[in-house]
Amino acid sequence: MAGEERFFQKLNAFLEPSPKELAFLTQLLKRQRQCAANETLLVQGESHPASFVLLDGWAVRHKALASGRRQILNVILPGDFIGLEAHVIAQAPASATTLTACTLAEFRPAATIRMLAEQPRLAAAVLWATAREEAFLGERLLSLGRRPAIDRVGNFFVEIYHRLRLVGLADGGTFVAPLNLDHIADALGLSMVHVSRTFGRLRHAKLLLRRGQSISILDLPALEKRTEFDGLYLGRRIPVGERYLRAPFSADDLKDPF
Amino acid sequence: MAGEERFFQKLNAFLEPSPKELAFLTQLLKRQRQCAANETLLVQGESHPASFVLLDGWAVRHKALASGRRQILNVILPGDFIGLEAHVIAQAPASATTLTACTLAEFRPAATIRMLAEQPRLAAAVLWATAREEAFLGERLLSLGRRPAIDRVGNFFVEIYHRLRLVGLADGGTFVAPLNLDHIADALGLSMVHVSRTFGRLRHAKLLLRRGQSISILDLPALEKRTEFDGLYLGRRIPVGERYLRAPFSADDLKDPF
DNA sequence: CGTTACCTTGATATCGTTCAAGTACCGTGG
DNA sequence: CCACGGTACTTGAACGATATCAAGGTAACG
Repeated sequence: MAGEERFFQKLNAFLEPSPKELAFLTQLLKRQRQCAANETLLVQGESHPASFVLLDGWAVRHKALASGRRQILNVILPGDFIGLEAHVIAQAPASATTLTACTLAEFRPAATIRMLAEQPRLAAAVLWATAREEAFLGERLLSLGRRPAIDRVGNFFVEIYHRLRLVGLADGGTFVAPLNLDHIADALGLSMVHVSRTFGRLRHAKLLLRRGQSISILDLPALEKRTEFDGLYLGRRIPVGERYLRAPFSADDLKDPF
Repeated sequence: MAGEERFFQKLNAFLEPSPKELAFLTQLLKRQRQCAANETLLVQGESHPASFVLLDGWAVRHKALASGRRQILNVILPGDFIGLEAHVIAQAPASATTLTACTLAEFRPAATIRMLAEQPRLAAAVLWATAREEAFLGERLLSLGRRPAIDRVGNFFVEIYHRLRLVGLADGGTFVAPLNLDHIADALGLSMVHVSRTFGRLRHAKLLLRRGQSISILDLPALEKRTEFDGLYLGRRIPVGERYLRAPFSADDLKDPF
């Protein structure tokens, strides 16, 4: 139950569902399933039979090379979709694996098709979620290409902090991140050893502290400034209580939209 | 005209438009505009008033840091959307700039809203295009994080080659890429100097040859294998003449989709 | 024919990797 | 209660891939 709230909480930053939409989404979340840590949900290149909403727990999407080297593309947090592209792409472009025990809602690609056909505002919401994810990837790409290790690590955890806060899982700068150094290294294109040293430097600079799985952002403004964190894509600019999309689509928009 | 063909050629890998859909898309492409090389279409963080279809020419999406360092997120080729997320996101997550003189079709965000409301199969096509782009970003992320310079460059041009081929702009392994070393460096997270040396090594290995803006892939199979290129997301697995989506949505899919 | 954009090459510097050894902690079985 | 082994992390030393700095080359263009 708590997991579903997370999903709606995130969605709510974009749109307030109508009763009909709510009913549809409730159906979408009906088939729930628990799974353990380190379970494989999707394998890169293999068929892509289902999509998920992550309701509780952490997961990652990742790609591997034949050499065994691995890149984590993004972290999946409660409220996020996993493999939403199933209905338009036959093979999964990346693998997905749980990091912790998770609660997942599973639905067939046909559900997405039906949503497109019958729930245009939810289709817009899906596009929003997708655009958000693409913005994460773009920001990460900037990190890997052009930021030094210390900024990569800093920016990464600032992003996660804000994402967790949006779904009520972090506040006051401290949160639990079930990532070990290997995960962080694979997410940031670094070696585990160097990530370890980098945490040392962040601690020394009184910016960020990691103790086990507990991350404390010691100086959020300084860290955001240093790493040029731009939370634009997080919807932070939308005033509380307002949403980007209003119900229903306005007649003006539809008259001569081109 | 030729430019529009490119758009339909790409779309056709996913779906064959019905007459009604064709009419809608024709409307979408109606407001065309020429623009010069090095023109700015979108600025990261600023408002996002329009979306485009690139009909002719090359462009890039990129993000910059205060230090002046820059990351090119992806290359935009004829047939691709630019800033399709305008209707769901207020600020552009990245800048977009033309590399050559371009022909663009421009449309307002409301057109996307209308498409979602009235053309569900086109909405699916948009999701497909978006998923494809996300797959590009994921592959690039893998490159920047875990591939050595020579594989980054190789994989990059193999991807571009296949994308150009899909819209009829490359064949036989040779094509024109209006990218200078700085662009390539910024796309791959390398320095210009190192990219230059890397082309030397690729030439020496008889894999790839760059002469001015002309790129010749000398040994495509070898390069694909070496760089572990997986064209899954390019739709190559879809048999010619077949498409992923059939018209219309099947009744079976809609009956009990969850 | 000088200027500019683009590229190449060499020398040196640096950030991050790899290898290797060691520590801390935790759960398990004796 | 302790020995044991495993996982996760840390630290040092050497190495390597790529960056930076600097100089020079070529071709296009006014």
